[in-house]
Amino acid sequence: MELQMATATHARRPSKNARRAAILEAAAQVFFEQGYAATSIDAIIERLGGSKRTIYNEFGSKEGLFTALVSENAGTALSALAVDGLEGRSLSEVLLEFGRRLLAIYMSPGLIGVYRSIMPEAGRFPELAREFFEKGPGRASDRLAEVLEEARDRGEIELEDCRGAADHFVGMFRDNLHLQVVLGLRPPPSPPEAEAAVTSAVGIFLHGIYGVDREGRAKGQMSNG
Amino acid sequence: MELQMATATHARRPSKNARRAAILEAAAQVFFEQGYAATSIDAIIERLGGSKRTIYNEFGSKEGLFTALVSENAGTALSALAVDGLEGRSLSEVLLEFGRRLLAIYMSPGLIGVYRSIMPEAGRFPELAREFFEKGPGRASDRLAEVLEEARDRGEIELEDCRGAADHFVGMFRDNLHLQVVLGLRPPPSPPEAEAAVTSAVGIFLHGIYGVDREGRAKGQMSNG
DNA sequence: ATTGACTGGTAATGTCCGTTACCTTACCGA
DNA sequence: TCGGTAAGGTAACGGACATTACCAGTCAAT
Repeated sequence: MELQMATATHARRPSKNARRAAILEAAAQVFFEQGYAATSIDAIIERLGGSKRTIYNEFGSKEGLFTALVSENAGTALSALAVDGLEGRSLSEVLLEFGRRLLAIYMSPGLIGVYRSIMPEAGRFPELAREFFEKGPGRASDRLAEVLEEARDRGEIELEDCRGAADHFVGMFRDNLHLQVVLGLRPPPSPPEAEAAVTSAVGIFLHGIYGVDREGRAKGQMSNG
Repeated sequence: MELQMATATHARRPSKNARRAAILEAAAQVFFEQGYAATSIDAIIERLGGSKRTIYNEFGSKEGLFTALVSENAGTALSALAVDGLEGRSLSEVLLEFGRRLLAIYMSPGLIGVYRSIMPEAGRFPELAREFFEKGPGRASDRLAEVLEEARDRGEIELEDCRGAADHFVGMFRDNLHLQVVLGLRPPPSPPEAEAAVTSAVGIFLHGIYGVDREGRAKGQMSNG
């Protein structure tokens, strides 16, 4: 029972990794829609086909499945936040690009789902909550704080608490628009709506509402209702 | 069965309204801690004493109890956001005071609990989610948008999208600090921490990070970890 | 004090769900 | 082709839970 599969993947039935991915996708649909506690393994099987045995063989338990799901989704979201190749550009450009990616991540079904489903379970899975935070929103703040510190080192800004400012910036993307999407009260923003939200947030973050018109960025925004 | 209690409250056993309040308080502890789906009526009775019959007589069902609980908590949070008596002051003062109240509300156990417990149930109780949003975060944005529009009318600022800016402002108070508290990763901020967060957010909102030092507001902040 | 009604407690009911035991089937190497 | 192994499927088990019947205690008016 040890070296048959060591040579290659062998592609048993549906390849093992594909099976795992299929389980995770079906689990995401149900967990993110219903929440952890209200989700039954049967409901996942209903969407997936097959047998409960498959899930228990792969993940061991409902907890294990949920943990793997959240962990994976938080990890993939993180990957889009790398700001490589942006260091040479102006702070304004970097923030705009960072904001675009941040908003896209926050509005993605995966992170919306994690957001919805992890909140009431944070007490039950403290380590998972910490992992989600540190891989996701916390890492975003960290990366942005570095960007701000570099800008400060270049003399572009004079900001003492770069970490605090970074926190406020990422918070601007968890505004009421985001909350409405999380609560299912409205669909995710269209691309122009998203771009307007990013432009507005970056404008305020850089210049404040006293100076936001200097850049002319507030022009041409659409109403976000 | 119709006119005995019409003459006065009669103070039957523990007064009827006190009973209802006691149920809601015990329900809040359990629902907000465990989430709706994972909460059993038995768990509430364990903290409350008495019998399940009492709860079913008063609220009819688990759904009814949860609905009443969320509705009540969203409503009480709203009451602290009235900005009466602030209209005469400067925009900076108004925003600081508004921010203090907003942060206090967002960090209160009641709203933290509602926040945690309503998210995965938004699909199950769409009307409740809408009521929560409109009574809470939505109303906060509305009130602030009015304040900004008045400031614009006075010529203090030139801001086209007051509603969007207000959304960004309230978003700054749902930053990573707030998320960490919601996830149980850290305790609510101490009064000085809260004041520092408010001061920082208002400074950025008014002047941006380019101009935040003009007011000297970024000085003396504490590190927020 | 007594009656009558309502509140509170006990326990049952029917359902749902996580998990596992056991059987069947498909794949792998020879 | 054949045997062995592991995966997939079926169905059962044990527990939890929302809800309700039914019983007992208690208060108010007479």
